Amino acid sequence: MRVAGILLVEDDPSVRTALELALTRQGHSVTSYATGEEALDHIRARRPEIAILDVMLPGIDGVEVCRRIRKLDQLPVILLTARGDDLDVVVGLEAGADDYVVKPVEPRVLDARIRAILRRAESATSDRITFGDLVIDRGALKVTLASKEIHLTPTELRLLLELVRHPGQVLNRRYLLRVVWDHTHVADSRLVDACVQRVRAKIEPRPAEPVFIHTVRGFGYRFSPP
Amino acid sequence: MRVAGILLVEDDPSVRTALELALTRQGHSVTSYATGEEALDHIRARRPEIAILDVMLPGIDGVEVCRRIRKLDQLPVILLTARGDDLDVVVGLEAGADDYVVKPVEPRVLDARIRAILRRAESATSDRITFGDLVIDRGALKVTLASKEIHLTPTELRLLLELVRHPGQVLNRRYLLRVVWDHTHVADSRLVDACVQRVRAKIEPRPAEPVFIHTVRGFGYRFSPP
DNA sequence: GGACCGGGTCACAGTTTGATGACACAACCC
DNA sequence: GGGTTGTGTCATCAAACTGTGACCCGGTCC
Repeated sequence: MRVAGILLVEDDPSVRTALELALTRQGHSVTSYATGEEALDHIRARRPEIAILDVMLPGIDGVEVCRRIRKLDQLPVILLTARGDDLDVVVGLEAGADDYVVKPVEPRVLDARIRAILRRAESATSDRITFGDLVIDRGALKVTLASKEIHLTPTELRLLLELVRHPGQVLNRRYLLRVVWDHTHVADSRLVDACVQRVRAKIEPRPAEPVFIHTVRGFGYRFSPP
Repeated sequence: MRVAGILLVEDDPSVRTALELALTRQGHSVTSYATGEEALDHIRARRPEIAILDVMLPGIDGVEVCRRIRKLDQLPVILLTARGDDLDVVVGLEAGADDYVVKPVEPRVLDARIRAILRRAESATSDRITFGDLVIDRGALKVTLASKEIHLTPTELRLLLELVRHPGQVLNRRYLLRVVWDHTHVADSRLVDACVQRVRAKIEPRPAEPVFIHTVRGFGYRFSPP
């Protein structure tokens, strides 16, 4: 079961302990603070996976804490409020929050929302990813195209997985050489190119006009779904 | 302004048209269907950026549509329901939905939630800066002007990135030669000018009156948003 | 006005880059 | 051993890129 490090900020002690207890029961590990200042002070050290912030806080309010977290980090944030006023929801989400939950909240619901957000945040690391016809199973190390299994050699597979790990990002040859091969190789070689060619020959319907692995001249290669 | 291609599935015609109108007013482009089957049939062709699904649908219900979408794709999903029962929320979110909204929903709220989800979905994979119509994605090394992709050559791109790294600052030719080119070049040449020229030709609507890259006579060039 | 200066514009040839296919060699499996 | 597979290297080719220099133009300074 997925267990998250949760940063909880809530000034009302009874609500705080109740939530902490409920979330802990769901299997999460919770660190809680009564004020935004404390939370911000410790956020770097604790490296939580998600923050749950009460909006009404003494001192800096939750929305402002959210804004400051956003400046620091990609950390997912759920805002918690007693008010259900629409305007607040808009302001909160515009501040960069990922969700907005109105108190009192059923623990199972909060837990489901936490998981939904974390699932999205980590979908980049889940076992199986689908890009149109192409399915890459990182657990089973299998690649299928239009339900037909494709055989990739170990090096080809490592290369493809590395590209897929950063969808949409351009990865340069030096980086790929370092990560996919051992760094013992000369920086200047057509090795990466040759391997990309081989992968393309296997997964691209028309290797001459690649749909998945794109060449970015002068920089490297980019995997992006069609 | 961020504009999304939204796939809307809602069987009640009056709710559907109302939502479609409201979302269109917010600047989104909406395609709507009355049933999940239709939506699933067209999802590949339309390539929406986000799906909004009513839970109560004739035939396949919204939660099931959501599950099937998840199998296909990384597409973000918002479930829409008239029921506020906690159990439904949990089931929906477990099916892989990114958010769960209870009808009737204030259009601004729905819009804010859409934007929050899209922001997360895209911030996970890219690192982009926007200057009006001009979007520069430093991770994907892609430049778009009014949503149309612009092809820049390696040197042009390096030059633009360098200018953009210091918005509002004047960078002189010697500096640009050193950073963008290797320092092996003679300081006196039309090299930088020519390259700026080429970039302008591609990204400036009217290259003769540049909006992005300004010439500062006697000093160099300055990138500043319009 | 005329010289001068800094920058804009353009075409092109030489260079760079990546695609491609062949090949050699090592590892592995019968 | 003999075949098979995987992988690094190389030569070759076409396409893309880019530095250069000639020329132009508008301001500026005597």
